[in-house]
Amino acid sequence: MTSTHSSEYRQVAHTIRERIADGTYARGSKLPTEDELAAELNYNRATVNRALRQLGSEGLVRVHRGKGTFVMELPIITRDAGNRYSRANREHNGNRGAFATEVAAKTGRTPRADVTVDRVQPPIEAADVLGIDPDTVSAVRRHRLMYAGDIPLQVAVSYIPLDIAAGTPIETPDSGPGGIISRMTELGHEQVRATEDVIARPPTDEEAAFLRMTPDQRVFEVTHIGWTEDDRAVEYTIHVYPVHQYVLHYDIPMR
Amino acid sequence: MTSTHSSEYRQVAHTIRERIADGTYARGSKLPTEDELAAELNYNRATVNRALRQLGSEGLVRVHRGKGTFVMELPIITRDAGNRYSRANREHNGNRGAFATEVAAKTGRTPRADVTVDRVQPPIEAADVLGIDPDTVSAVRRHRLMYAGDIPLQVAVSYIPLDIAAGTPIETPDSGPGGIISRMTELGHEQVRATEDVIARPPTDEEAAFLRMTPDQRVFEVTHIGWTEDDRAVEYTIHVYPVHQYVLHYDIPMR
DNA sequence: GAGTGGTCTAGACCACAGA
DNA sequence: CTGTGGTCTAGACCACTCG
Repeated sequence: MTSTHSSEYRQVAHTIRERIADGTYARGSKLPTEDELAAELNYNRATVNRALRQLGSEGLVRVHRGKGTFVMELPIITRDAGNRYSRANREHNGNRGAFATEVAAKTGRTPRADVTVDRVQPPIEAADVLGIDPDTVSAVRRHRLMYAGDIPLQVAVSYIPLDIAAGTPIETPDSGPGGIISRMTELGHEQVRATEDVIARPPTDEEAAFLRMTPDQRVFEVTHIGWTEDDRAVEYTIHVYPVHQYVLHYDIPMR
Repeated sequence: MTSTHSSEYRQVAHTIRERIADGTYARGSKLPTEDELAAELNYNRATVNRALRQLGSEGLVRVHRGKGTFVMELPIITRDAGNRYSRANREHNGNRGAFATEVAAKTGRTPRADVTVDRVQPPIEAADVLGIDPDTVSAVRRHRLMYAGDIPLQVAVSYIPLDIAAGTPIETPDSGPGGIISRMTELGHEQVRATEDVIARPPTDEEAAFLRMTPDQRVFEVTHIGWTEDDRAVEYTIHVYPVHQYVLHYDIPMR
């Protein structure tokens, strides 16, 4: 009912959206081919293609070249920034934490992460915030690819000053119970607050490939910075999530 | 350097992006027409059109049918959820608050809001949270359209239980210094914390019209709920922002 | 009316998936 | 090899802007 008489591809998209909503096209099922839809609805295939691209960009359908177009099942994942970083949740059930718990609950799959750790020259933004040198190898980088079963869910890259992390468990892929935040506390760099900046942007080619996204879709880029009592930034992490699968949840104290 | 040999429209987009970055096409200036670009770059106009649509969806250019395509100037606005709701900032400089201050600083224009207030049947989601009846007129709705000068920046719709707001300044468009949060405190409903859920989605037709967006772009939808000491939700607000103009900033206490 | 973008069509060719 | 989607081209028509 929202549609005025806009362009034809929008009408096609609307029609398909309705058919998905009313169950004509069931969750997970394959849509008719573009040729079939074009014939049935009396439009050119290019028009149908554009409509499907629009729906794909919203995450409602997924298009596989050579196979067909499928209605997505959308287990929306809530990323709770509060729980995520409370000590209780961090040290809960091994190293898994709130993210893994949420993923397991919502998708029924096993959370998993591929972690690689190395020492690098930090990007300028990270170096600025962390107060380290962007021109020398002054940071430990932890690169994480996270999955639910075999479904990629998130990319995260963390930078930690080398003078804090060198030779510690932070430089090992499995950083142990409570993760690197707990390790940093043990090392005398307790994080007492964090800041996060959220934007939405198209995925890079690498992100699109890993997260199985199209250039039309969007990711949340969450820049997370961990701060100590004396206002030193000790962790700089960028999280990347496909927007159509996530809700970001924040708790805000008002006094 | 990110581009592999992807499709041609992506290459065209890449070329134009570079020209904007290196100043060949200055901020605010008009791009060559699609016909000119097609001729120069040796592609069909449809291909150039698709490239420009891509750039438009990212907020890098703005297309005006009949006039041309223009490089956007992007004063990115930081919406600070922490400062926004701290009492000090709320009661600062009249009713304007952090949002207005930020807008004024970043755009050099005068912040302005069109406010309409009425009593309505609340949408189900709001009614659930607020603990009121979705089938009767049980809420005051405050609908706000906000601008910087004549540039539309944000849509916000708030629902407040009628039993709190009836006959109070909350039902007047100008709710006075500190806004409705201060009014609610005076009425014995002090908000002590808030929660926010963030998603990114395409704009509705109405939002697209007001915010001057295309269906390819995205908005942040921030669902903001204000809670009192005894965990009653007393305010349910949905904020809508064009994603390409905003950074959402959060402060997260970790202990 | 001329300039400019939005979209549609018809036809073509390519790339990937799967039997 | 066939089915299916991704994209490009050429041409056309429409809608909005501005003189």
